[in-house]
Amino acid sequence: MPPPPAVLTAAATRLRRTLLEWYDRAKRTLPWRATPGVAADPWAVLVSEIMLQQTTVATVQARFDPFLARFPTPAAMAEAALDDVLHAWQGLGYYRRARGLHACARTIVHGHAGQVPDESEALAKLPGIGPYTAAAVAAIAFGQQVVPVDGNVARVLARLIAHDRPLSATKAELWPYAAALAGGDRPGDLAQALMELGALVCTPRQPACGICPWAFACRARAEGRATALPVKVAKRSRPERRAVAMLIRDDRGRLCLRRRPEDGLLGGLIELPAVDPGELPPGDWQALPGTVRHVFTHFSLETTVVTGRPVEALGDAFFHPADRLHELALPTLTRKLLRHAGVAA
DNA sequence: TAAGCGTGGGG
DNA sequence: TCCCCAAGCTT
Repeated sequence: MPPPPAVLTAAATRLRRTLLEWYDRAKRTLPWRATPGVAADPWAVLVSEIMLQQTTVATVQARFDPFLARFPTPAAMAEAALDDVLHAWQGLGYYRRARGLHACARTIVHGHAGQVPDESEALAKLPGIGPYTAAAVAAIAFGQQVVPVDGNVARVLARLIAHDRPLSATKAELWPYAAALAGGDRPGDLAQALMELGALVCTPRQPACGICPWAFACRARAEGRATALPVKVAKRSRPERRAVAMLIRDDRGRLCLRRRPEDGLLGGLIELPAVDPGELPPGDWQALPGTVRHVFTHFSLETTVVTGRPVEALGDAFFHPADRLHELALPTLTRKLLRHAGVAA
């Protein structure tokens, strides 16, 4: 059994101080971080936190400023069509986040007078905002005394207390330990410092314990188990799937496309019509050489592209000018397929 | 509870 | 090339 949070409570002041000293020295400059001395923009913080869900800092760094410029306030996003938000979200993945953010903006405008709620409980009621994001926004944007637990923080805490069960099933148990660290006059920096520590020092594979500000208190370090913790759980296998995508042009050279269902994989995005192998509708088809591989979270897909035309028009498809693909929200897989077929996208 | 949900970068 | 994984949420 791990020690009770009381152990952390006793050391909380020193842990906070050493962590914040390290953070002030080592932190990265990131576009969503508020300038010291300037109040954070809650909407910007909210957008950054949604964008960062399961997405690397490097990816978000390149996308954050243009996205926020397009939707600078909740009102700006609330007035926009969902398609515009999906379009701006292209390539970021987990597209349900874009839907949730759009719904968030409308709820904020219509139910909160355009102001992002300042408490964790209210934030957590918004679509797409769970325990982590609610706590992160409350702390970073509003200075509330809450400590969000993301993957980084969970790993840091797991090592700190030598928590030796898989985080996938026990992450919730770490929240009281995080809460035991709360306090001081920089709650937002404390939250970001914990995550930064996990990202830069207390890393998954080769933790840099030699430069860690918490090495003095780390139980895993003391026990020589820093690299072995947290306990990893066996990964699910990733099945292999195949598909055939159809590149169809009409007499005016427009491309045949279709919109995916609102729910599920790549929900609401635009793609080339595709079928399972052997399910091509009657028509005059020519297979392009080679295949396109794309890896999703829970399966890998190998796609063959055929060009030609079906005998009967595809029911759920539409035609769109090939030189105006930039208007559409296309997932990365579709861009790969178009490029493979020599279509600029 | 566990599965579904994208993508790109690093070791 | 392959595997890991990244500031999670929803159902």
